[in-house]
Amino acid sequence: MTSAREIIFRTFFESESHLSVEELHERVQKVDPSIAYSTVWRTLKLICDVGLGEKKYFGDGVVRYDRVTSSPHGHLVCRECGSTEEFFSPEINRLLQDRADESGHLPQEFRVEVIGLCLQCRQGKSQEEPQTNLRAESTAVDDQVIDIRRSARGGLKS
Amino acid sequence: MTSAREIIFRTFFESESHLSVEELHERVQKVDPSIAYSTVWRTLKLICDVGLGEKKYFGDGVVRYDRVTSSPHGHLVCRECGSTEEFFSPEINRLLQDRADESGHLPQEFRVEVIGLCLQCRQGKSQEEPQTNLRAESTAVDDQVIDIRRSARGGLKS
DNA sequence: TTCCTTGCAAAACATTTGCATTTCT
DNA sequence: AGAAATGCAAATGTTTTGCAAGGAA
Repeated sequence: MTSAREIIFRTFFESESHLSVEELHERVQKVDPSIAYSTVWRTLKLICDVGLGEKKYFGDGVVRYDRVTSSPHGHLVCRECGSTEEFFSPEINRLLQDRADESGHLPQEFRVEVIGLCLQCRQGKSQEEPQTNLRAESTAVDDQVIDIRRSARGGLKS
Repeated sequence: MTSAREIIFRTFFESESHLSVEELHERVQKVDPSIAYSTVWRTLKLICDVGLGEKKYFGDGVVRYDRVTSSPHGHLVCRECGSTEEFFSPEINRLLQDRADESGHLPQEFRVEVIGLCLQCRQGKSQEEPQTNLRAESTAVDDQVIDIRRSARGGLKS
């Protein structure tokens, strides 16, 4: 265990989650500017290898790292400002586990992400959003939907 | 509409989903070897722009493209062999929509992925799998778990 | 001393883009 | 002809790795 590692570990675990290598590197450098990007990257890899962290791909072309928390959770990600909010849903986890069981699949990791616009960004740009696609795609589902508000509103992808 | 586009469109929509640009390019080249990778890439982008396809990130560093189906779905992805199985769950969609509503988030896309080992690959390499991590991490959740088999088994990440 | 960790620089890779040329309409 | 699409090659932007130097045990 070297000082570089200690600083990286500490910074990683004391930060909110979803940091990219670059973001973590920036923070680490505020403590010790001599620590290289590659060291941060390798330490992050180490953290994941031992199971204390895991990679996340929110789809913006950058790999992010989450600390592994005591319980699985999903994310609400904002396309506009990049903010993320975590949420915990035992129901979803159970449903996913059930579905995996059904296929004999052994789940090692769940990824549950809702990508869209956060409240703040919604208000900024109200109508012009490409919500049209979503509505159009959900048409086929409408028939089997009972609670329109919940299942059809916004239409769901993926 | 050019012949290249027609071939790419046709190949894309006639294939199973989750193809990477490279995979689609390979298939397209079997029909017309003169079609370039960049054309495939640009056409895929076009398909997504008009709402007939969407990007998927399974976390292996490659962007994949799904055709947009009539209803949102999730994936069971195998780390080992890369196979993917789609599944449809209105319950999960509803739960996600509800959760987004709660935060005033406007969902534009859902990503629900279960990464792990498929039945075939499980059987191949039975005990040595890093299932330990998962179990360990789920400890904190155990208290609130009623149905051990469902919620705790395997432990859930993310 | 011996092994592991760092920094630096460069290699790998996948994704995008610029531009001259070709193909549609 | 004029606009749009294509191929090729190169630019981007990240993630990874090789290797010599530095630090821990």
